Amino acid sequence: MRVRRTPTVPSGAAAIYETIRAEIVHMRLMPGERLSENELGLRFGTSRTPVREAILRLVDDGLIEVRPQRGTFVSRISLKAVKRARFVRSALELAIIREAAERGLPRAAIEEAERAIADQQAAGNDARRFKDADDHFHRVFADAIGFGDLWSVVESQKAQFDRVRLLSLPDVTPVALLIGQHRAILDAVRARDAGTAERSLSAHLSIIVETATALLRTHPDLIDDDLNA
Amino acid sequence: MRVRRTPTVPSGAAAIYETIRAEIVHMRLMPGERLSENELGLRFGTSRTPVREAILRLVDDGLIEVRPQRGTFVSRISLKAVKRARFVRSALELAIIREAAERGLPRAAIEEAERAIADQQAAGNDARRFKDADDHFHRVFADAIGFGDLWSVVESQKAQFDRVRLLSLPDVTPVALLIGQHRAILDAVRARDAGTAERSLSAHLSIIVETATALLRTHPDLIDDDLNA
DNA sequence: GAAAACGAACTTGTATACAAGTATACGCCC
DNA sequence: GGGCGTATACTTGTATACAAGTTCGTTTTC
Repeated sequence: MRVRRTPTVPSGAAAIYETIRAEIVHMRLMPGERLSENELGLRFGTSRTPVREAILRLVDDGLIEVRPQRGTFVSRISLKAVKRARFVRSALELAIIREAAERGLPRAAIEEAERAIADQQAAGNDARRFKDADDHFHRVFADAIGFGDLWSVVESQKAQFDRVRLLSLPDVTPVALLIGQHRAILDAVRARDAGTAERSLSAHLSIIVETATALLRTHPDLIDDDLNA
Repeated sequence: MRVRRTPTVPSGAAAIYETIRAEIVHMRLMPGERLSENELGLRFGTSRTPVREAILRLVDDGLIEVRPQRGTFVSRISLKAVKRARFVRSALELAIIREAAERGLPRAAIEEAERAIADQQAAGNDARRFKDADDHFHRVFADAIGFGDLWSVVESQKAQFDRVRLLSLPDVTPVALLIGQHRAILDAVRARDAGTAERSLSAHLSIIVETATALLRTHPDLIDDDLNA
């Protein structure tokens, strides 16, 4: 367990970045919402400078938009970005799962994945806890196949539709189905069955697109329908 | 053809970023070389502020390392980073090629790929021109399958071993072999043969690892042998 | 002569000041 | 009352000033 040096109001550009990023991903800062470098500086007890550095990184992440001399805004959920992010994540995680199934995983990794599934079953209707456990499950494989820090790459894409997941859980997405798919993926990796593992994961990841387009009806103000733009 | 507003000494954070990035990737700034925010500011005719913003982005790209209060340095070529980047790029481009082969490509894209191969044949021993044509070939597929800007994702990974390619061309890497592989890939996509396309691309991308480890012997000062660290 | 300690000149990180541009609100004119 | 114009209060982008820390050279002392 990592200990934060400053429990409530962390300062320093890196800490500010993490804080704002988490607030966007967890929808405490809503898509389209306006931000102010000055206000954020006041809130974190710093000047604009470290706030600005954090914002610039979030722009690269596609989570914030800066319109010069006009304002800084939390990015709306872009269907185009979701589509691209899903393709990238899917390609990456399918390769990871195939590698895991072909080469096999250490026992510790298997057990960690089991724990993640158990956490998910225990999460019930706590959307955030469910999401954290879901992340944990996927992360186990990325970390275990020995190609270095692959999770950060997945994460950079994932941010684009984490918000979709939070909006949709548990109303739209059938929670039991997701858990069942995780179980199928893990069992296939255990059995060293790469083909089945890939098919299970593929089905698992394809849900997000349907979810996003479904949300377009319920939350049109939060979503940028830019697919045919 | 895009026209740069300022031909020789572009200013503004974004332009500075592009300039420094290109100089690192093209090995005009050597791995391990020390940089100074002040000097760069003088060179671009700006203050440290926009230089700093550019540097922060390059840190995210893994091309620059900043050691607080100690200095800013061009990252050495990390074998670990090369291994990870190759995995990511491979996963992504294989998915792209499969998609292209299964769904087919518009005629314009096919012709553009043909042109890229011709450029490569014409490049001869001009390593930089060869590399640009190589990039162009790969980019055609990323742009053509309709999942948005996938090339920028490939590019962010590619930067890690573009320097390896430049170091190795044409001494280590057999140029004719690379061109032949491009031809095989394009022919397979044309024939809508996803399996062959994938196998050809896979062979094409796997060369980089052997190349990097080979360079470890000839350029030990530029390469960080951190695989077993 | 050698070693240790001090100091000056760098480094990056942050705070503040200024410049250029935009939106809004208020007042004036019709 | 409605519309237009101006002024003011914002915004981000850049420049400069300050703070804290590291490195390296010099000087002093033994």
